[in-house]
Amino acid sequence: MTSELNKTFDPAAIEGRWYAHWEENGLFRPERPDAQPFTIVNPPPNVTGSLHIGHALDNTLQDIVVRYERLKGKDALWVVGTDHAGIATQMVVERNLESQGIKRADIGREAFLKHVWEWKEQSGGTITRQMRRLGCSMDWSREQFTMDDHFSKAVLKVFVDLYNKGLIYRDKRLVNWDPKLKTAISDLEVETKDVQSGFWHFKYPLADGVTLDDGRDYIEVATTRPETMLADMAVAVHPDDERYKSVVGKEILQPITGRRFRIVADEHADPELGSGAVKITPGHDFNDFDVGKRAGIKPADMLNMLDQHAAVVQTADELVPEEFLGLDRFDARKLVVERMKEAGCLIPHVTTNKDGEEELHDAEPRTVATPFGDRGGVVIEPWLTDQWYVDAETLAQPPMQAVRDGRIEIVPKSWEKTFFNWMENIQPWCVSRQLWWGHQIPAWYDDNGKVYVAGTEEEAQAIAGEGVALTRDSDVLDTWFSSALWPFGTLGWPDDTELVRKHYPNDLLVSGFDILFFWDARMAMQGMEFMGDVPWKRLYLHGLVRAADGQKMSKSKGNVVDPLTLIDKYGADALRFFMASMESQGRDVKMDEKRVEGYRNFATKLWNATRFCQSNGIGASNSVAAPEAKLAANQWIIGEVVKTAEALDKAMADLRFDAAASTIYQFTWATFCDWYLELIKPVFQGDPDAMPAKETRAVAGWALDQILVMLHPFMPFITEELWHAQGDRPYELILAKWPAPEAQVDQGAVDAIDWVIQLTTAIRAAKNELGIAPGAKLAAFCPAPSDLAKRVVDRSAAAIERLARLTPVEFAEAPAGAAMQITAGEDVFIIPLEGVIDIEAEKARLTKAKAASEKERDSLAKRLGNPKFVEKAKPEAVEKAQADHAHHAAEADRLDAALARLG
RNA sequence: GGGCGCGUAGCUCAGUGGUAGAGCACACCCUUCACACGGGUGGGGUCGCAAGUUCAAUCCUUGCCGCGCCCA
Repeated sequence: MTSELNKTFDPAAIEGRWYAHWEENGLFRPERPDAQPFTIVNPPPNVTGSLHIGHALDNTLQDIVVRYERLKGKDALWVVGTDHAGIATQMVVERNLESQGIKRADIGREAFLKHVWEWKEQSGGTITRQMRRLGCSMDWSREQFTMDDHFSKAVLKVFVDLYNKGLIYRDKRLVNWDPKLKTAISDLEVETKDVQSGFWHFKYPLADGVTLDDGRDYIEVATTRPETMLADMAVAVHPDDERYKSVVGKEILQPITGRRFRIVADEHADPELGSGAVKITPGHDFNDFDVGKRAGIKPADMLNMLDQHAAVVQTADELVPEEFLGLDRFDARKLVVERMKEAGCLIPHVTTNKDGEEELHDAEPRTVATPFGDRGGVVIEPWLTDQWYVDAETLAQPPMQAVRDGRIEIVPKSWEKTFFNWMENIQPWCVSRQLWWGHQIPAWYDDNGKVYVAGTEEEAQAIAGEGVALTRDSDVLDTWFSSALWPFGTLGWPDDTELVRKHYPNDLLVSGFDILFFWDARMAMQGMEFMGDVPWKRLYLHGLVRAADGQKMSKSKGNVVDPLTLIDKYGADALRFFMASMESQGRDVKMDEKRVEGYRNFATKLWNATRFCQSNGIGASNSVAAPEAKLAANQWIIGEVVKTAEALDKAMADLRFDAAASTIYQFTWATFCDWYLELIKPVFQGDPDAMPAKETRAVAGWALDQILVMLHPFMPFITEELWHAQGDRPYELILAKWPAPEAQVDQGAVDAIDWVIQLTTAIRAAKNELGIAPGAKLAAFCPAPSDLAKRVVDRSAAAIERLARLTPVEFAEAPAGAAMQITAGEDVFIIPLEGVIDIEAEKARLTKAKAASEKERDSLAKRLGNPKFVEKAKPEAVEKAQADHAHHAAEADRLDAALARLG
């Protein structure tokens, strides 16, 4: 029994209903204990986040794959959850509290964390609710959170184990310090941007009456960061720089601080740049840190002049003048320049204005590549602190090997180079964060600062010995440190669970290329280290979704497109289909709302095709295999289903989402709706209980079901709705069976229907060009029919009559008189149009067609006349050229004859 | 500076060593009993530029021009 459908398709009316049905009945992960597993873990969105268009793309692609594999009978598991987003979440909660006049520092760590958890309970589910609107079929029953107890257990174990293996260590190095958020961040969280700033040139006086060879008593140094001179510890010159050779090892007397320090030879100094001499501040610059170390300065002895807010503090040698203390770094810069100028040590930048006069400036204008924190948005300060580091270089080796030998396949392959380039040059990963929200580092210190790392305080105490007072490290771990464990931590590791055994390695990871280093690479490192195997067999990287004009979407530009608005307007199915259609490997997706609208129209088309079926008694099929068919149109559509399913499987195997979407789109609209439904319409004019109608109902119902199944991964809502509207079903569409037609393409049927299509198209085109009403019924004469023509006209007369709008075709000479001529295959049809036809128009039409055929014929003749072509080209190419040539030559002759008939 | 990618119809994009396709847009026709969120027909491209390889290049190679991203 079919249930009647409304005349118009309203996505909003069905989406919520079906989603709830699937979720409540556990259909996203049915019990399939014996089935082959298929596993994807979802990139956990930030718990503070809301769904943006990038999530829509990422999750749509994953859902398409998961639904496809589920339909293929696999035990498909799609793991979902959120990450705790240390910095972002702490910022949100802190802001909320501040609006109530509460300061984090005042209430203390424990109370603050209580607030965070409360916030998470109330507001942390926004994005997961929104993912449901997209139709994503994740296993919500096992929703994960990186701060869950079992996940935290995994995080701590990984930390302790890495420490015990020597792969995590504490070190005093320069870190990227965010003075706004007051925490260290990793290299990847720093965005370098060009800023208009200056290049200041200073005189650094030589101490002890030393002079350069040219007699000067100072060395010129230039800097983009004058304030750091309060912590200068050297001046470097290139070892081969003749200008300075005589002063290497001599000392500078710094004008502001009065500090004495050496001139060192170091290849870091570029003789071509500025004066060739550079000031060295090892405690506040990454390059200078290395120069300092090479010059024999230990990190512990490097001078620090900034506090955690990036305000000036006294250095260890107490040489920073009082007036600088407490100044913000940028104010300190101004004052340093001023004092140097007063001391006569600023070398002005000289320009000439338009009147030819010289003008003096403090600094030379310059574009400076400046580091900014990606979260806090302020300039990052290289700062000397003790932090925890992961030996990323060691962990990076096995993943690189896995990619090299194909255990991990990166799709598209072009990303491999980028992956290797980063992995080969990987730096120690700073994983400690000076935050409260996150996994607190399992390290304890005794009064002497000795560290004990263990899973619990008791274990740490046991290592330290009784009676030793221990204090826990107050820092937490980088959020990415925990999300790197996502492919196995979510499955229950470190416990030896059935899920871990069955679903690790995962089959596929889908992520944006922007988190290749942040997340993907780190998952690979931790997965190889702790599981001894790759986290996933394939890594699919997609691009960004851009605004219609190609710009990156951003809140500040105001060009953000909200996926939920698009869903409200066009339906989730249309948005999903858009995402799939646009996802060709290696290219960003440009937003095009017209196209989303087009796919909404596609959904409506399918809806109405189903209504048509229902009105003719075409309902649910009861077999996965194709029904028996004797009629050409039915044999043909079965063959088309076979071809479509094959093409779709191929596209899915290659992760070509665009090709997959296009395949099912073309089949549904062009093949099924435009031709098949039109071809079978005449059948329903006849006896509904006779064989033709019965067979056609069976085949049409089956073919429509195949569409619903094949389209379901892309458009889950409308297909599920129509699946049930078509009749009672033994199972939901989400758990249906992927097409297995158990039928072959029937070449005879293909030839026959192709012939009908050619005939129909030719007649329509001719009528259109001659200005004959499309509905006019015409007589057609075919004096010398081919065997194919005889067979098709015999079997499919009604379809031809209806589609081509011909009164029955007669295999006879046409009566004399004005007529138009068209061809189908090799068959010529004469269509008398006495009194109706404009002879000149028909002549013009035939002349144009003849010219086209002759052009093709001559071009092919020329190629075939080239002995080198016949000799060297592949035999197939020669054969094809010969056949095409014969066809066009014959066509030109036929048209010539037709023109002769018209006189 | 290094790496990657892109430049194909007005727009957004596929594509193949044998002279090009889709969707939208456009033009004309059709209120034919599933659908005007529809049906039919059609116009429109020197496949960025130049050289090379080849019987044959939009597709391969090199150079150039333009655009974008990542890393330093």
